Amino acid sequence: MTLLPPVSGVTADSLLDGLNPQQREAVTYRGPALLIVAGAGSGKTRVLTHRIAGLIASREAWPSQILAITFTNKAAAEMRERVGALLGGAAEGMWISTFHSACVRILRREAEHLGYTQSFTIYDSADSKALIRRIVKELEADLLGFTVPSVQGRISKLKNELVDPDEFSRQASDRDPRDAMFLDIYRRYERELRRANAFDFDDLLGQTVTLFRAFPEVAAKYQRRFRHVLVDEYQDTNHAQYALIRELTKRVEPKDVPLDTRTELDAEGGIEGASLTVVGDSDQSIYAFRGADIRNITDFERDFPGARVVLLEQNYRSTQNILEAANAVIRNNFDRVDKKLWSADGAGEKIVGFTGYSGHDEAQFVADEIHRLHDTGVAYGEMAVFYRTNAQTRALEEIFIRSAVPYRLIGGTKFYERAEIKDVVAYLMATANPADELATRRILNSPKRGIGPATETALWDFAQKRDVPFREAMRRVDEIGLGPKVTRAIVELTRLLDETAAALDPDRPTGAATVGETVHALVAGSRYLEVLMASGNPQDEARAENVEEFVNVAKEYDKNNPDGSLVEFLTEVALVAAADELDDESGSVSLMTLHTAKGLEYDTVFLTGIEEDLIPHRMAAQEPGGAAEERRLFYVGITRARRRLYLTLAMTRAQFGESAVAMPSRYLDEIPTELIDWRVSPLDATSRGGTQPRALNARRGEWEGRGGRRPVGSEAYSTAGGYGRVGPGDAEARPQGERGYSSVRFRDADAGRETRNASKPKQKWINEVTGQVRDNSAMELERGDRIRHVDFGEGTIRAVTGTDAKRIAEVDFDTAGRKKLLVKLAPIEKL
DNA sequence: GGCCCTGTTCTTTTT
DNA sequence: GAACAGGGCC
Repeated sequence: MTLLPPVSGVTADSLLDGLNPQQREAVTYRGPALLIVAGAGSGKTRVLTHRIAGLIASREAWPSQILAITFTNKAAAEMRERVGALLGGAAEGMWISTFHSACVRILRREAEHLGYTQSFTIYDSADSKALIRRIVKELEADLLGFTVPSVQGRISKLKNELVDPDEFSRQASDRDPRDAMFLDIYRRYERELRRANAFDFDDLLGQTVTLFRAFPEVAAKYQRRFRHVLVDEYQDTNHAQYALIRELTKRVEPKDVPLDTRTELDAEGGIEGASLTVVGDSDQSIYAFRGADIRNITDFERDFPGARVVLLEQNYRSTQNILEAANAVIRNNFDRVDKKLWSADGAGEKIVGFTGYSGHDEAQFVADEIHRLHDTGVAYGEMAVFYRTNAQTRALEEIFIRSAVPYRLIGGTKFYERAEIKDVVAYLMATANPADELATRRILNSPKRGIGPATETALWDFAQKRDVPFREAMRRVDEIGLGPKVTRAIVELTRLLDETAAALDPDRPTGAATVGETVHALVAGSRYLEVLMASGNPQDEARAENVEEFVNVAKEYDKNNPDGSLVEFLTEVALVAAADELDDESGSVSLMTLHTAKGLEYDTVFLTGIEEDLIPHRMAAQEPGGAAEERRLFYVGITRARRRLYLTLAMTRAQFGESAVAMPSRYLDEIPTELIDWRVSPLDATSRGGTQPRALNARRGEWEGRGGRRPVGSEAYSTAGGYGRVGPGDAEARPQGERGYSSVRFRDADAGRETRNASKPKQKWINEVTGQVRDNSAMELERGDRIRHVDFGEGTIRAVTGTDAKRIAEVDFDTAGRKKLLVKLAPIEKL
């Protein structure tokens, strides 16, 4: 244990400056268990960091006795930094990490107890899916109706509940052939993981619990070390995580106390359990679908008798209008402890509502507002766009690119999920962990070496017959009697992997190869990059770029972690979360799902796609408790906004390439009318008795009272066939938006007349914005030029900025208002 | 063994 | 409208 560095100037008192009474209580309370019920924006990170800093500043704890668990790596990094800032750099030795990272750290040290080596690999969900696919195929389980995702989901659920195959067989009916089959799959899956010296995501938690339960003396090591355990986002913990916390905070029995311990002993010679602090908000529990159990937080006081509960209700983030909307929505969830967020900051601006004709129309509105706000001084990085499903990004991205909105997608199809990256990672896994058969099989034929399924099966059969690992079968390929070409290919691959692995030996004369060198050796040695670059296919070129990017990531890792190892690098790669990609200084608008948004905050938030079947999502609405969870998700979205909140939706939404009618979300009804300033309300867009929720119907009078809202294009629109339920009545109620949003779409592009091709097939509408791929790079434009845009009609160039592919034209359209366009891609022509 | 075509299914959210 | 699996063909 290191000596505490001087804690200059920090006193327990100074850490309380600027905190409200509840926050102070949460920082200073000392006892075995503390639950901090922290409403959105109530300063819980501040409380947690001050609590940790206080423990250290007052010398109640060494940094190494602190274990703080957060939801994402980014949150962990932020907390570490903030504690460090409070203490002047004394955060060394603390464990601040995610559940998964903490478990990996423990498992690496203790792997032998579980029959693993410390270089085990971690299977992400794609990896375990691949493994399950193989098993389902081998057992022909699909004949019994098993699908890969269903099996994967079920196994994950069982693991989260700490139910292993043996336990499952006790619960299962022995008559049901489906249960028997599933048990077979589960058993085989577990066996394969073990053989591969690999853990899946759920194992990281579950196996750590198993380890602690099976080896109390091992558990005691950690129980003694961590005197203060703090858990953030406690409402989203699952059973395995709960069990882990319980294990970590258990009293150490006298028999497990080592003789040389310096920890204080209790009366019987044991060591009392660590003190536990959990922070959470049951209104923000949004991960039940992956096993999070809200009872962990609601039953906390029962689980930990004598626990103190502190409520943080004052919100320091949002305006009162935003909070009122949030409160009004969440109030509809029954069986919750009533909690009301309040702010001392004043009402603020109204929430802005907008209904577009289509998802593209909605996206255009968002893009225009982003530009408008940016012009008034709001930084792009202070704005975020949220959506329920990743599929919604398509329309947003298309419009954002065309409108020259600088944006960043958070999550979605992640870099590390790309096939080419997974391939390179598989090379690394096979190098670091030769037992990893799945990784080895993955790279067997990529790049193509003429090793097909037949050869793979031959290798596998050989391995089975001789009872040797797959990799050994590869080394002995000449004994199998395959064709000379195939044999040579396998010999070469095996040599590459073995030689690269040998270079990792630290006792090598030149020292162990770095991660960057290892990646380079594999990518070059396998000719993976070379083959991609030579293919001439533009998609392959993009893949090659990704691989090069990955090589750079590895080099960067070397620079930042001089003592890092390949195994540690792989761990980091496996455990990156969507939110970790966030870069505060990127200067772009962030796009992400509502789930990813948890724990973040922005000056301006756009909540898009606020429609039935999207939020609440069609799939979720069926599940027990699903509707309530969806409402919490919506609540989380609202409470991310500091000053400005937009709620947007569309009348029609593209799904499966088809356009479908969308209805306003029921949650919109739950927000008091006076809080929302509808630029275009759903009522304007869709009224025709009976199809929309009643409350929106009831608001109708308000709109009818206003003048100047005659619809444009109603005639043409009304004759349009094939639009599902969007019929004449809908069009009649459709106004011309005050600023011309959406209505432009109903006009003829050149004249603004109401003749827009009503009789054309609906494809025409959908493709209008998305369809054209063009390149206007050569178009010369300057101030004063007149142009015509497919959607916005004619306009005058106001300014042109940027160069080449990033040239942006600011245009005053005659009817559609001012817009920014990316010249290269905009559907425009010069007049 | 590899390529290309077709049909199918899919979309809820993620460590 | 894409990604993927399966089948047919070279």
